[in-house]
Amino acid sequence: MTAASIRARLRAEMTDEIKAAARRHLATDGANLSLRAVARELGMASSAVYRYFASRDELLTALIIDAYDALGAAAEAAAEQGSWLAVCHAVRDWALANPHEWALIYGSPVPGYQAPSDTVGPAIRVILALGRVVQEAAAAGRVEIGRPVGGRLGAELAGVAERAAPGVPPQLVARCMAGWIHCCGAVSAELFGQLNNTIDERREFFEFQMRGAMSWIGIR
Amino acid sequence: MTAASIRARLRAEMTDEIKAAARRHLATDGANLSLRAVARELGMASSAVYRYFASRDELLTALIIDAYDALGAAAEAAAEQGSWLAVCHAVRDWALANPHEWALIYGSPVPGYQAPSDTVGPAIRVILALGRVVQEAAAAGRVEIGRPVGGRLGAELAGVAERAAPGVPPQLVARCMAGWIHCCGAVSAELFGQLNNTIDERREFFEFQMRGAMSWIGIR
DNA sequence: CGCCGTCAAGAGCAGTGCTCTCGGTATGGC
DNA sequence: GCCATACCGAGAGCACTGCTCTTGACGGCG
Repeated sequence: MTAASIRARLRAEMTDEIKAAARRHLATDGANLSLRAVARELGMASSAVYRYFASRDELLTALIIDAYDALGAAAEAAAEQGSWLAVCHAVRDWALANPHEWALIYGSPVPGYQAPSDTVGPAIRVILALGRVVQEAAAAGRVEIGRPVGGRLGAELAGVAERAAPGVPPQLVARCMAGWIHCCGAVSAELFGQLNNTIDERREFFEFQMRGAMSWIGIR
Repeated sequence: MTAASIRARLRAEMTDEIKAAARRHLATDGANLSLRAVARELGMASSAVYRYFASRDELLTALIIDAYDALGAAAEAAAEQGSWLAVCHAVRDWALANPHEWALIYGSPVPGYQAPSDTVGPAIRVILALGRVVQEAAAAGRVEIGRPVGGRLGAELAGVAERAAPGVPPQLVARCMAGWIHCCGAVSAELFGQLNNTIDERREFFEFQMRGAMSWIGIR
């Protein structure tokens, strides 16, 4: 172990500690994260944090990437079961356990913040996991393929299908994306208070919706 | 016209002017609205704004209520056509025209902000409009009623149906709510950048999704 | 006319993101 | 082993924020 690597390790540890403190603050204060408060909690000057993150936005970006990765990992683990519904529930469970991080990645984007390209990789893990589940189901003959989509949208979907899941009919890709969007919407609706004073049986209602999405997609 | 009413009118005009300026700032700077910047634009001291809104949150609440009302009005106007799809498109069109206000009401809630009860009235106008459309369609025999929902969710849905749309089967109410949630999710996904680099034919894809929701709900 | 409610303005407080500078420490090349 | 160098932490400082308090002025009403 060379000296340089010691330094690098210390730096990585400090970076992780800052992120952990930031996550804690995120859980209590919400999205308007105060860099100074994080520094205070760690007992260091606010300016020292800038040695590790060039700006508050960069810290947020790191948290966003971590959140995407954590959600993606949870979804991929659930996808092992080969069940669309299991993935949806895994997503919802993760969101309920980490509501502020869900808001960070699927809520309104912070103004002026432009997602760097580093985020797209972790961001698509969930939809890819869902896609694999459906692909397997389709290979096993458990999916009913719907009518093709025409027009320019159809052509565009064909391109998307070719890039993301070669061999899968574009209309199935489209329905998967729609199902995933419905899943996101259902989780956000529950988390952001749209169901307050209306639905208490949150989990059942979520499953009801996702079963509906499945039936429309054509998963048997 | 008594003096008191002159005062009241001036006050109302000033309030409207502040809200208009705030909306302008919202459109450019996003959700982190600066009360001082609004005051600067109006050429008055920041403290003067507090004569009209007790706090920044109160100003935001006023904007939220206005946004709900504007969206609700757009939805209700579209509902006159009796078409579920038209209402969805009206919602999306409004959101595209007022993206920051959409984010304000359907994005991540600002931390520490508790929606006052004044907001629930305007908030439910859209879903009520959708409900009326489906109710009319059902009365005309254009809706296929699905299987009933059992369990505690079924009982809860029965209560919701009784309060919001007496006579409508609970499972239809549930599917309407799910469709509305899917609509919100689709609009948010488009607005918040989830479709970037994937789908360019936004309108077609949105309609594809909403037609899917309709078919699952059972609207013919 | 005088009173009082309403309004706007300014100063001020605590907090924020971020920059710059300054000292101290440890790293890596000689 | 020595020293330049890179790195790191702390502090001061700037411009900004939300919000409060005080002060002064205007104008309708008794």
